[in-house]
Amino acid sequence: MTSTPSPLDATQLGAYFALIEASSLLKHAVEQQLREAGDLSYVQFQLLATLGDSPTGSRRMTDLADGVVYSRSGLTYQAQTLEKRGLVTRSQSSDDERGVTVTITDGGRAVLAEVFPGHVAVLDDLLFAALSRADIETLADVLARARDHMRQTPPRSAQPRRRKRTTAANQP
Amino acid sequence: MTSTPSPLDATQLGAYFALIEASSLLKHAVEQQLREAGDLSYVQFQLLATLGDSPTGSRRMTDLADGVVYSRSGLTYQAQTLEKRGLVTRSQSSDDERGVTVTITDGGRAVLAEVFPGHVAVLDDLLFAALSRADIETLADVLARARDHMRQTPPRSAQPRRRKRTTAANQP
DNA sequence: AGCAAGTGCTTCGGATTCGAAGCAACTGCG
DNA sequence: CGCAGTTGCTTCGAATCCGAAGCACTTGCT
Repeated sequence: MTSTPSPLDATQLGAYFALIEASSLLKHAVEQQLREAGDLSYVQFQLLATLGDSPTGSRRMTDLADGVVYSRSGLTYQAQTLEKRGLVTRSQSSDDERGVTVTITDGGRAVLAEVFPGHVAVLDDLLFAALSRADIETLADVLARARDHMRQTPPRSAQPRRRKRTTAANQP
Repeated sequence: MTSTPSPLDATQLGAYFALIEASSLLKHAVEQQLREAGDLSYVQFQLLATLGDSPTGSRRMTDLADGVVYSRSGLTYQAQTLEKRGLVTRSQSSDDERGVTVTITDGGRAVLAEVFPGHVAVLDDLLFAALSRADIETLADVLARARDHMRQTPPRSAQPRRRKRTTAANQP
């Protein structure tokens, strides 16, 4: 199992740590703002934002979960919570009897709008303030590439059940 | 409070989303590896790694918490857990009677060593595979800058108690 | 058509998380 | 010196999170 993976050099380590650290710091700061401005957790905000972004204002549960990188059961919990608050509705998908479609309500959009300016302000102050235009462009480009690559790996929802094919890391 | 914060442009939004998404995906992948390889959660790994990185192998609780961007109470919990497993020890700081110094044990170092190769492998496969040398260097540079800027804001441990001074953004 | 495997979501139980409150030691200022 | 305010950590209670197991519908294969 210990197949001598090339040890990371200093730059790689730096990139990795900086990525984790920066995202953690940002997430926490944003989380506080969201809590105060609209009593939303970060995930809840992500869910509403994802839905709001959709042309129809709705998505299937699994797609939502994969989109925000969340467990299915966790999403069920959050969907219930948001539904109780009247920010989303849940309904059976028309084509698939099992599927549940989550839709953002006007109330949900209102909260989103309520919270958004402050959200942007935090981003400006914390993330973008220290970066040049070019930095931001590069960041967007590089991270998008990394993300796309990671998305190729089967998402959250596919792993657990069955492991019919080869299991893990491997190349003959 | 709605001070018309400049709306983000597409690039900024892209950078932000990519950052959050990429870090989430990476974190989850790493988490699975850590769980399998050494039954460690991500935070636990971060804590051990931080301690292992220290010349003395030890740190004070608050510094640890701020280092990994964690709540104090959460750290207390994790420190207990790690102590039970014999991966760290806790002792009173010599200079400050209240302070607690956490130190990594040989067992802790062993687990770290056990887990590290696989950890690196995941990083290679998921994060670095899609990026060029130059990409990685840029990423390290830009994110380090962002992180350092965010670190200027008082850390986790300073916020909660008292708000004796002005509340938010400000410089006299 | 009919059954076995697969997929979508929820429920369940337990682990982890956080902020607020509490306790103890430290500090500074009268 | 002595006490009010701070600071370091833990305890407490409640919220959130996840994976495993369960249930219901769908699909593929014969």
